[in-house]
Amino acid sequence: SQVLVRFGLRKLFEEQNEYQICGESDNLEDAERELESLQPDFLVTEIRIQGMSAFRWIEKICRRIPECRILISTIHDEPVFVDRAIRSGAHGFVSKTDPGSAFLEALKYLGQGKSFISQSVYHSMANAMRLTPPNCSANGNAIRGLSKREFEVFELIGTGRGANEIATELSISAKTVEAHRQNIRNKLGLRNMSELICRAAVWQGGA
Amino acid sequence: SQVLVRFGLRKLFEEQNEYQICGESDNLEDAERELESLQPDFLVTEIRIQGMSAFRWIEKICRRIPECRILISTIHDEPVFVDRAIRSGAHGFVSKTDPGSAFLEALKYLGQGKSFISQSVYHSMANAMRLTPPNCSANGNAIRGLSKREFEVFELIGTGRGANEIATELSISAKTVEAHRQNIRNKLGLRNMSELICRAAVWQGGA
DNA sequence: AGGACGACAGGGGGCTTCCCCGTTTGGAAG
DNA sequence: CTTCCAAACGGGGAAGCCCCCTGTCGTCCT
Repeated sequence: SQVLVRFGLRKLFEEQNEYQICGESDNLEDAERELESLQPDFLVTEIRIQGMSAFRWIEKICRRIPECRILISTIHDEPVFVDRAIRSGAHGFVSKTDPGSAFLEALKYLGQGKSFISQSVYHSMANAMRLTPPNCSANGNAIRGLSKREFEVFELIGTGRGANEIATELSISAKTVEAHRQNIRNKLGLRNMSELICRAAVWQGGA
Repeated sequence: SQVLVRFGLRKLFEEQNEYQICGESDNLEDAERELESLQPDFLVTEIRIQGMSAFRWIEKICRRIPECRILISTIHDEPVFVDRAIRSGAHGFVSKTDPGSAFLEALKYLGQGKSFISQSVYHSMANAMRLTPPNCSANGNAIRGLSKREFEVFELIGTGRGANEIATELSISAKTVEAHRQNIRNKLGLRNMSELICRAAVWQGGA
């Protein structure tokens, strides 16, 4: 999917006469095959991929082709994403809302062995980290701030699972799950389960 | 958002030397202002816009600038979308998963006063219409099949509203909303509210 | 030690879910 | 015109879930 985005990136990079686009694909299998055979210097990829956790995929690629610099492009500016992606081995992070120049700049930095996080991603990270007054319910987007466990619960909520199902999955009491959910709701400033489920579902991009 | 998509489209159209891009914007207000002042022959727009129902927006634009041919681009291949958009006054429909050529072809048709629906959108419509056996719960994506009222409820569910809120909004009994929700769940083959909310939230792309 | 916080879990009131049931309306088929 | 069906509407009731409260235990920090 997102053929146009790829088209845009291709045009963008071709204009530079500095990078060669050696491969392009719209699914995991092809991508991995091409990565293996072409051994590129850079990989530019969407963070939300069909089929498996993008983070685990990044880790895999990092292990297999360590010299490949990975630039993540995403619609999700959520800082947790950045954290996780970087920890998984990604080298740069650019939002899809960024102009093309951000991509070029990112590649420049990555080429020099540096990391790069785009201005707008920085910005939204800063926003999220700017200490929101405790009990501030008007808090916009701060999925960062969720504890590890809370985040796990949050992810499961986004898959359409109910409290009991989540409890089973995590081998804890349903009551605990409820407690986690409430903590999450408080942290995100959500008023009820419906809103929480929506947020969780949208956040993980509709898998 | 989706700056890259716009970049891609711009490049695409510029390459043709046949169309002039007279304006471009990433929000409703600017878009309307530009439309009023520039009176373009074509409008290419995403179907999911911040702030209001895209369908109502299309209707508005059609009334204001009737000679403007409207091409919708979307990630949602759901046939309901196509139906509604066309009925709202859109002239063409292209999926974001289509190659750029589909956009060019679409504009060609629209320029001749014809309508255009891309191959892939046709395809997914056909898939959805291929009569799924009644009571087939393993049914994939058939938001088509929802009645008008059910669809309204479905949309409201996707905004995080609870049954009572929806009831108030539509000025009907909460019981009726519940009934509608259950009918929706049956038609979409969803097991519980959590899944329904997820589906609804994801479907409308996270507004 | 004290404080803060995350992970865990129970209790209980009240609202929601979910499956039953029925009425009314409007359109399509006979 | 009658028959039929589906959509829209709504009620009842048992089971379950939501939501707020409270509490314990362990860890990390100072």
